[in-house]
Amino acid sequence: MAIAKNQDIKLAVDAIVFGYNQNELQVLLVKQKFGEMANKWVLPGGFINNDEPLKDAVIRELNEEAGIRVDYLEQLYTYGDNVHRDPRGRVVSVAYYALVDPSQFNITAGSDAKDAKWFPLLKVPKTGYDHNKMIQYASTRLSDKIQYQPIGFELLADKFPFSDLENLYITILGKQIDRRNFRKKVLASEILIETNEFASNVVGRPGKLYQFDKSRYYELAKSGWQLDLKFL
Amino acid sequence: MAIAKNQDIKLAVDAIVFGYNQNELQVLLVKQKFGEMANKWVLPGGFINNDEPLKDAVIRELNEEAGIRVDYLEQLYTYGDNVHRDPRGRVVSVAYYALVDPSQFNITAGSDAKDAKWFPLLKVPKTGYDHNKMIQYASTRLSDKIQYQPIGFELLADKFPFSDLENLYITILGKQIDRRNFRKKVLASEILIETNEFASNVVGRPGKLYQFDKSRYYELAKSGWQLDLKFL
DNA sequence: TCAAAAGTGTTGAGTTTACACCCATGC
DNA sequence: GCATGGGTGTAAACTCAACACTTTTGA
Repeated sequence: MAIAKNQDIKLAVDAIVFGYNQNELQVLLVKQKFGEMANKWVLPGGFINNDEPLKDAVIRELNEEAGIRVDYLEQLYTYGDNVHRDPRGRVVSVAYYALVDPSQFNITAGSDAKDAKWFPLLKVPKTGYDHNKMIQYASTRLSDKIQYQPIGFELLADKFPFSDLENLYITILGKQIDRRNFRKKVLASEILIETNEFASNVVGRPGKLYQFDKSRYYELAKSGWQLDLKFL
Repeated sequence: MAIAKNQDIKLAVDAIVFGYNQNELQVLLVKQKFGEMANKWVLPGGFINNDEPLKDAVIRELNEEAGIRVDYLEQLYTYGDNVHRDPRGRVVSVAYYALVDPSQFNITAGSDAKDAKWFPLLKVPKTGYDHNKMIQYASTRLSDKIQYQPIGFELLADKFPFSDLENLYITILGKQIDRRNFRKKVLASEILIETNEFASNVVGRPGKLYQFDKSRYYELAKSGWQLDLKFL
C-alpha cells in the first residue's frame, strides 16, 4: 500500500459549540464572508494545516472566527460519505462538539467571518453545507451524554445554584424533572461541593451555590462508577 | 476560507473487525506485504479514493485484504491528533468497527496482504501504527454498546441457543451473569423469536434456538424504548 | 404582606438480585 | 447410568416515582 499519491481530498474540522443561557440551549454560528457560502450561517470551522493536530485546528478556528475558548471539546463524527457535501470539491470534515459557559465571553466575528452569533437551538436557521445535520447529531449526543457523564457543568458558571443545574437538565432533556428526586440523585453521587455562598440578584429566595468536584469525580470514575441521571 | 490548496494530508480508513467464536472475542488482522510495515500485523484498511464515500472505502478494503463482508459497521473515531502516526507522512485515519459471524467466512489474504488472521482479543500482537490503541478503544465501545443496543446478535449465527447469547455477554463484559436473570431480562424485552428448532451436535441437552427480531426492535426503538442489559 | 423561587421526607410500586434443583440428550 | 449443559420460580433488598407544604428573600 503505497502512500496515495493521487489522492485529492481536503480535510476540515467543524465545531458545534453549545452554550446555555436562561433556560435556553444555544449554538454558535458564523456568517461566511467569502466564497460560495458568503452570507450564509455555518458552523465555525475550516481546513487543517499540514502539521496541525485535529484538535488544535478546532481550537484555532474557534479563536479566529469567534474569539472563543471552549472548556470542553470532544470529537463527534467524521462526515465523508457524501462526496458532494462541499460544492468546492471533496472535503471530509471532522466534527467536534464543544461546551462553554457563554457568560464568560463576548463573541467577536473574526477575520474570516462577517458575524458570529448565538442561536437558540430551536431557532437555528438553514445553514450551509450539511451543518444542520451536524447540529442535530450533536444535540442528540449531548442529551444522551449528560445522563451518564458530568458534562453539564461545563455549560454553567463555576459556582451555580442547584436550580440552574436542574433547569439545564430540564431544558436539554426536554421534560419535567421532580425537584426533590433530582436533588436527591445528584447529591447522592457526591460530586458536588457545597459552598457557603448564595446566589445574588435573584428573584425569590437565593439558592445555595455548588461546585462540581472534578477530582472527586475522577476518583470515582477510576473505580468504575458512573454518573446516572436518568429520569422518568 | 478558500479551498486549502497547499494542504497535503492523506486520508485513510481502518477497520476493527470483531468475531466471536467458542467463548472468545477475536479481531481480524492482516500482515502487510509491502512498505515500512512489511511483515507487521495491522488492521485492515487503506487510502480512500477521491470519489469514494468513507464507508465504501472500508467495505472495499475489507473485501480486498481479507475477503470478508461484514454485517455491522459503525464509525468509531478519527485519529489525527498525532501528526507522526504514520511514518510515511501526515495521514489521518477514520477508524470503523465491524461485527461479523466468523463462521460465515473463510478469510483469505488479498493482494495487498501477505496473510489475514483472527486473533483472540487478549492475544493481539504488537501492531504497526497506532492500531493497538484503536483496538483498545473499539473493545471499550463494544462492551459499552452491547448493554443498550442489540448489536451482539451480529456476532452470532442467525439462529442461536440462549446459551450462546449468554456466553457472548459473559465474554464481552468479562463477568459472570446469572443464567435465570439474564434469560428473564432478555425475554422481557420481546426482541427474540423462539423457533421450534434445537441446537444440534452439542454435548448435553440441546438448547432451543432463537432469532433476533429486527423489525420488532425497530418498532420498539421508534417509540423511545431502549435495550437494557446491564448486570450486577 | 405578597410574590417568587428554594428547600425538604415518606410511601407504595416496581425492579433487581441471589439462589438450587430437575430435565433432556449422547455416550 | 452418568456426564454435560439446558431450563425454570421465588422471596428479600433495593431503587424509583409520586407527591405538597414551609422557608427565605426582595419589592
